[in-house]
Amino acid sequence: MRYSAMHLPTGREVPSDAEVISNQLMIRAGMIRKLTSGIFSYLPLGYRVIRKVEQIIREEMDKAGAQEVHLPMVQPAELWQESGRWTFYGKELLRFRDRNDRDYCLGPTHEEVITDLVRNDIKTYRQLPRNLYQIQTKFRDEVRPRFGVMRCREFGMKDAYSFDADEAGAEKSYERMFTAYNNIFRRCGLEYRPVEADSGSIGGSFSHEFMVMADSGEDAIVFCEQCRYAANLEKAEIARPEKTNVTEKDWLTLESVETPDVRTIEEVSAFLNVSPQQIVKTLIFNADGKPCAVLIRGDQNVNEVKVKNYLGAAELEMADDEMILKATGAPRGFAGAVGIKVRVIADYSVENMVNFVTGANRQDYHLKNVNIGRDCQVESFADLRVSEPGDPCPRCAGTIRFVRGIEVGHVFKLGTKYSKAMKAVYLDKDGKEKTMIMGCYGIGIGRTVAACIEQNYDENGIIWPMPLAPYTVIVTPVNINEPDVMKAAEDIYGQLLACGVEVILDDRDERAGVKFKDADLIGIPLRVVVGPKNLAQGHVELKIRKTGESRLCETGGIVSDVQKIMDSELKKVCG
RNA sequence: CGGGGCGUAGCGCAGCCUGGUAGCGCGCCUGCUUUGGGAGCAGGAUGUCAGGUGUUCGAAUCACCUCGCCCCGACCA
Repeated sequence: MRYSAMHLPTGREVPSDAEVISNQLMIRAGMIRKLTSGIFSYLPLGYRVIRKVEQIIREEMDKAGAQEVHLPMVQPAELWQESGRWTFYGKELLRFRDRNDRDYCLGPTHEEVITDLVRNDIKTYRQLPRNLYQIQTKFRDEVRPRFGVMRCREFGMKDAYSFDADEAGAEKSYERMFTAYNNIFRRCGLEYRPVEADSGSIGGSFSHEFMVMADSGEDAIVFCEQCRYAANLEKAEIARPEKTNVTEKDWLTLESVETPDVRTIEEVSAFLNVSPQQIVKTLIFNADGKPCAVLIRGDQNVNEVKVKNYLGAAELEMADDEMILKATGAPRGFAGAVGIKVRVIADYSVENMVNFVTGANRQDYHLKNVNIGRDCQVESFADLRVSEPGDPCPRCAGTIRFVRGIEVGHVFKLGTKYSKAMKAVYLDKDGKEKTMIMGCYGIGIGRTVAACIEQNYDENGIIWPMPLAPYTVIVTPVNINEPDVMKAAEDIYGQLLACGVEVILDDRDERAGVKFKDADLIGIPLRVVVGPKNLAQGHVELKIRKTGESRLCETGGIVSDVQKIMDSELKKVCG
């Protein structure tokens, strides 16, 4: 493509509302424009990158045995009522009415539609398994769109749904998608990690998020320095600590102390001159309307997802003042396990604690030298806290560390949540009716592109990994008014085009500096500079965007030089 | 939903407090010079000052309302 004819409006200034680097660069590089909050247009350069990602996804999905479909974006309310999500989904679901006053929504995801499709056409085990996918625009009316295309309302997504006859088949489908996702993100040239994720109330332990490492990422990822263990913060397990040798002989006499208006761990710690590690924090939760006390060491935090899963609760929130008063007999800030009349569970962190401090369930009092077994009882000890850097790895002897990441993909074993609600059934060999087992697998397309930029940029702009680059090469004649220079540039451009290389000829009547700046900004991996001095010696310059390395090449051999570099780059991502 | 901020030329901003004919930089157009890292000089075009109502002789500026956008928090996959 000739630059002079391209719609490629680059900009020097950073738009005032662009916060993250990928958003700034995508706007400056002429890839996207914001239409309104959380809704973007893709310009030619941006859309080319989108299509690169989509193409890689298509190839790997097809290879994994999935088949592409295209489902409607506008969906009738009935389907959502059938799955129960019409009322459950909340305001993220954009609802509207047609001229006949019927309710519809814009699809934020397509479980209902696909389940409806499959239940109508699949009747027998002979038609299973099936894996159908689509690349579609989704709409989620996000509470707060931000970070450009990373968290927006209208966005492109690849979503796949698998249907299997039994658990073993569903697991195989899941494994296939897991492998496909690894192939996809590796081929995109991204530094990523699959991490174990919480599968929530749907059940089953099969859920992985694919995270691209980036400091600007919204999610905290926990990983082991030594083994391959990685999980998101919600899910991150903590190994049960070794039991220490403590006997009842070590127990001191229980003491009640007056602590007027001393409530928080910091206040208690300062007032009684004890470290937070010697205090047991007692949190009262409201689990499906019933109070439950959770004990944890004073310096640590409760992971509510773990508590929720442990209790098997549908809803879990911190108890309100009224429930706390009823459960403990004291206002907020003085709860403790001694004499409490509600269910008590404890994090592993308190298992080895002796002679600790805790609330007295009495306003303005705390207890010292409390010991579990003598002064209070605990239903059980469990892993209920938020992981911290330095924790032991739950899988090996290694140590846990944290990084930040951007979630670009999610594979999820759904089980029968939708197939049951919507009666997606088949007849097995014995003629018995059975419910299909589903999985769903998503990839955020725009988010993948943004994540790639977050990982590949410098002060001059984007640095595309070759597989996602909108163009591979830009040929830059330093001055188009010098006939020899321009002729040589045209010649190289023509040869590259003939070889099927995606190439831009920067034929604009601009100064060299302007062309270099634009080429760097839009991140084209290879630049061939044609200048009068080098040309006179039979040379052109080949510059590598990523390394900044620049070499002189024979004018006649430049095409094969370019192809060599392209081949070796390709080898890196396809092994 | 709670709190805060912003809205003036395509982009980035000043002007507003203290009311009096709309400004700067970049970009854009024309000409000359220049030509390997966002050139120089000269000339030029561009505005519903977000919208509405009010106060005033007079409103970008003051008051009230509406809309849009952004940030922090809560929420969600």
